[in-house]
Amino acid sequence: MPAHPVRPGRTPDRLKDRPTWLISRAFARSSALLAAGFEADGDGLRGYHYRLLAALEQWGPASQADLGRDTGIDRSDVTAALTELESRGLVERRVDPDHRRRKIVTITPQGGDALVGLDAVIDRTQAAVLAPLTAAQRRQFVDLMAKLLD
Amino acid sequence: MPAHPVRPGRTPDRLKDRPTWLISRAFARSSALLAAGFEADGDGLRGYHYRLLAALEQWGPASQADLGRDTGIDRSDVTAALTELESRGLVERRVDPDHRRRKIVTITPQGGDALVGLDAVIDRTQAAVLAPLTAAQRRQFVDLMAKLLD
DNA sequence: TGTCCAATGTTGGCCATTCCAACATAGGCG
DNA sequence: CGCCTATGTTGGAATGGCCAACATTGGACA
Repeated sequence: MPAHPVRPGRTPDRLKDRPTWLISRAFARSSALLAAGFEADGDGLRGYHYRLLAALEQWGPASQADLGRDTGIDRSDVTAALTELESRGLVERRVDPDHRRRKIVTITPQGGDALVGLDAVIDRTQAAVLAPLTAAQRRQFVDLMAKLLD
Repeated sequence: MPAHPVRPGRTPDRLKDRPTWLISRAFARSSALLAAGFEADGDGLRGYHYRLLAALEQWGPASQADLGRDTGIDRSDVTAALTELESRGLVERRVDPDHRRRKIVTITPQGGDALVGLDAVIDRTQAAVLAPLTAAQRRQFVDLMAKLLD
């Protein structure tokens, strides 16, 4: 899904150097590239699924509430995304025997494979997004963005 | 955003340094701050309205299609936003006598006033977005983002 | 011990941003 | 003249983010 075309050199002065504008354009491009990648090779999965699988792979089984806190996804959206992941056999949910109101989510081997597959999609997208920058500029960019989000 | 509770230091490694992730977080924060600013002082107007008014103020009357290209807004969304602006008396639309399928949009004096008012909202938002950065880093940031969008 | 409070998962909804499909109409260009 | 493109419009979709309400469960603590 290509970002909506902007006529080169015709961005209003009021917008063109403003961080909020630059960020929104960067996001438009980045998410368009990401969507194209997921569409081509994502097997119907989206950002929420990737986030959840990444958290599970890194830290192991977790409750849904903890997953939400770790990934910045609302509890209700966690539920929906996990249902989709579960129906694909990428995660398993079972009630915590010690706290029966809680469900422990585990990533399956297939879930691990899917995650690796998505990594490739994601990595290709990073390369496309950063294409205009040199290696040094890329490092600077990541560094500044991290600071911005402190 | 996640203005939603995110456990600090618990972002999965697969996400935390990826440009697409950083960009989406930055966009979330930026647009949340922008929305808050518009809510407080924007008189019901939003980003699209500001972009359109800015383009009109700078280059004078234009067709809706040209406005879309200049501001990165889809034609259909231009139509909707202009309808709102028109109902507030901030722009005028009339059929181009030379090309009757086209509508020429003109900003009104009230539209100019509204634009100046929104400038203040926007400026405050830039400051909030860039708050974590030093002056030198802010220049670097704008510079890198501009390169990224080449 | 019993009562109240907080956390959990779920359902169902809302909003904003962006983009797309389809359409009628109007002009340009051959 | 006929074709093709541009234009404005309507309506819808995907994605991400958020919130309220609910039943259930367990912990805290009086």
